[in-house]
This record gives sequence, C-alpha cells and structure tokens, in this order.
Amino acid sequence: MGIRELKMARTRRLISDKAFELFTCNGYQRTTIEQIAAAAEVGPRTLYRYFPTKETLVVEFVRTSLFDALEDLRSQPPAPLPVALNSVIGKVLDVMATDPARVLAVYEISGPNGSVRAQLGDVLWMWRDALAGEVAQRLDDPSDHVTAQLTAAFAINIIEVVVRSWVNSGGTADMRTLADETMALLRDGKIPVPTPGQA
Amino acid sequence: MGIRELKMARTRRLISDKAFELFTCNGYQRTTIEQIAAAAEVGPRTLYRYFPTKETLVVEFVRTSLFDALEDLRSQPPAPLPVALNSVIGKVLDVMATDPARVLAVYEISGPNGSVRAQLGDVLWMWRDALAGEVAQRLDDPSDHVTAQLTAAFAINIIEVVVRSWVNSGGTADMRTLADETMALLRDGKIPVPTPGQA
DNA sequence: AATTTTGTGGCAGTAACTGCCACAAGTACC
DNA sequence: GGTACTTGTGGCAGTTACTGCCACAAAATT
Repeated sequence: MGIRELKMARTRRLISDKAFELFTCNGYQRTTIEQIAAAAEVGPRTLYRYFPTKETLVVEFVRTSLFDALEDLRSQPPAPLPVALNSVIGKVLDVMATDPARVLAVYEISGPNGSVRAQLGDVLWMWRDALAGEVAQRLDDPSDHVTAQLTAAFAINIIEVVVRSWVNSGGTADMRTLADETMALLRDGKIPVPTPGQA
Repeated sequence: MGIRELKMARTRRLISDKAFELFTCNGYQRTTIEQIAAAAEVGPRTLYRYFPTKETLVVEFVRTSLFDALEDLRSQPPAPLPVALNSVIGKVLDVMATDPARVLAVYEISGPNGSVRAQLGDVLWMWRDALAGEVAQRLDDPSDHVTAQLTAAFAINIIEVVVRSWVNSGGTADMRTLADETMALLRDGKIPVPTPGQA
C-alpha cells in the first residue's frame, strides 16, 4: 500500500469520525456537510468523493458489516444451509461488536431521523437480495426464489431483532447469546404463523 | 363533506396521478417538482402542502394500503393470532389489488431509484413496529417483544415476497393464491432455519 | 352581508449535491 | 534525482428539493 492509499484511508476514517462526533453532539439535521468538512480539514467537494451522500456517513458502517460477512460466506467451504446461515449471522454480529459505540450511535441518529432510517432499510433490502442469491445456490431447487427470499428475510429479521434487543440493553447484553435464544424460538416453532381459518 | 374538503381531495388525487404519469414517462429523477405542479395546475408551494417530499408521491399508496389494513385489524373482533395475521395480510393484498397499475408503477419507479426504495423500506419498517404492537397485545406474554417483532416481521416478509412474485408475473397472478402458497411453505417448515453446528 | 377561518401561491433563502477546471501531491520512468 | 504522467484536492457556479413568511382569495360561520 502506497502513501496515497494510506492517506486516503486515514482521511476517510477522519471524516467518518468527525461526522459521528458532530451528529451525536449537535444532531444529524443540525449538522451540515460544510461543518463536517471543516472539522476534518478537507474541502466539501472532497468529502463528497468519499461519501456520496450525507446518509452514507451514518449507514456505511452497517453496510460494510453486512457485506463483509457475506463475502466471508462466499469464500468459505460449503456447509449445510442452516449451519451456513448461522455462521453468517454470527459473523455480522461479530463485525458489529468490533465497534459497539458506533452501533449505538447509528441507532441514536437513525431513530429520530427518517431519511437515515430509510437508508438503513435500503441497505438491509439489498443485502437480503444478495443473501437470497447465495441461499438459492444451496437449495435443492435453485430456482425456488420464494423459499430463498423467505430464508434470507428470516436471517435479516434475526439480525435486526438481536441488534435491537442489544441496543435496548444499552449495549450490555451479549449479541451471540441473544442470537442463539432468538434462533431457538424459531426452531421450536414458537413464532405464530399466519393461518387461514374462520374466527 | 364540504366543498373545501372535496376540492382538496380532488387536487390531491390529481397531483398524485400527474406525478405517476410523469414519473413513468420521463423517469423519477428527470421529473422535477415544478413540472408536476405545473401539470396539476397548482403552485409548487401548494404541492408541498399535500406531499411533504417527492418520495411521498410514490410511497404514499403503499403506506395507506398497509395502515388501512392495520386499522381494520384494530376495529375487528378479536380472533386467534394466526387467523388475525392471515386476515391482515389478505386485507393488505386486497387494498393493493384495488389499483394494480399503481403497484406495478411503484415497483418500476423504486427499482432503479435508491431513495424511493429506501423510503419504501422505511414505511415497511414503521408498519412492522405498529403491527408488532398489535401482536404483542395478543400474546400470552405481551412483554415478549422478540416474539412480537419476529411475528410481525414474518407477516411483512410474506407480503413482500407475494407482491414481488406478483410483480414478476407482470401482474397476472392472483395475490391471494400466492399468499396461501407462501404461508403453506412456512407452516410446513419448508424454510431453512439457522442452526448452530459444526460443518 | 360581514367576519373569521383556511387553503393558495409567490418570493427569498438554505442545504444537499454535481460538473467543470486548475492545481498539487504522489508515482513511475529514465 | 529529475522529469513526465497519474490521481486526489478543492474552489466555483449551478440545479433542485424543501422551508418560512406573507399577502390574497375562497369557503365556512354568524
């Protein structure tokens, strides 16, 4: 890695850090791109080359956590689907646990702010599609998109519920334990399933 | 209903229609608020009073479909949870089937467009929370947020998968049939569930 | 008919984002 | 080590979504 790449990585991280600092301090809306750029000592135009939108600054941590874990799944030796799923979920949670403060910050920022929450939803949406692709390859019938989509959706649901519980615990709980408990609910059929029928 | 409300309802609908027309014709990004306002023969400032953001114009149809169905659930006599869930899902699909062209248009617009897709995700997000609240009330243990959230998430997943399949069929399939098939998969345990274990 | 309420729309302003261009810092070649 | 090429930086002007404010008009109320 040359000096150039190194400097850019540092700048990127600096911008991101300063942004979170300002967001948590003054609020997302009240913080302008110019302020962030000034705090990171770069021009606004440069900032936009690193982060194409303001929302990206908040969301990118989640995005990379998710897609890094997926990359991991792709590179690993094939495993039975349920085990592979468990492993991806664990991986995502592990990556997030790398920087718990930022996870909490993301929630704090996105909670009161619609556009950021929306972007988060989009990231999850795209990740689900990508995961569904991986799942489909591992199904008996790879063209069964419905099963693949539902399976991927379940994985996302687990991650969301776990992270949410973890955030509600103030970051004190253990994500892996929460995940195990949640998945146990699923396996034991404790989740009500819609059923046709008369009242 | 006085003349005032009537006129406003008409104006609202007119703006929405013209917007969809322009979006599908010229694309979402290429269409400006001023153009929509001009087409609907109102001032841009007025348009903003009806639809606070550009995305709202696309998303509102989905939002009302979802929340109308939820309102329905609230007003109906209590039913066993699985039956109630099935009924909500059916209701949502029914309301959407009211205007199939618009469902297809929403997908067409939101597909290539990140910000609209994101807003759609946010609507689903908020609806899931609301539905989870209803579910919780009907659980043996109303404080079991994890089960409530997962249950609500499942309902959303079904709706999403069904609508998606329906859109992929070009709008020819029957949503209720698709929904029944999808829920059957769930009931029969055909969906792989993440499981801890060694490869 | 007079008054109060409420929707309309214009104007000015903010802030996110983009294309373009000059410049400088890093890299590669001799 | 100096020169030429590549690539990140940042300033400037411009577009567009969106907001607050205010004057006006249409509708509801008395």
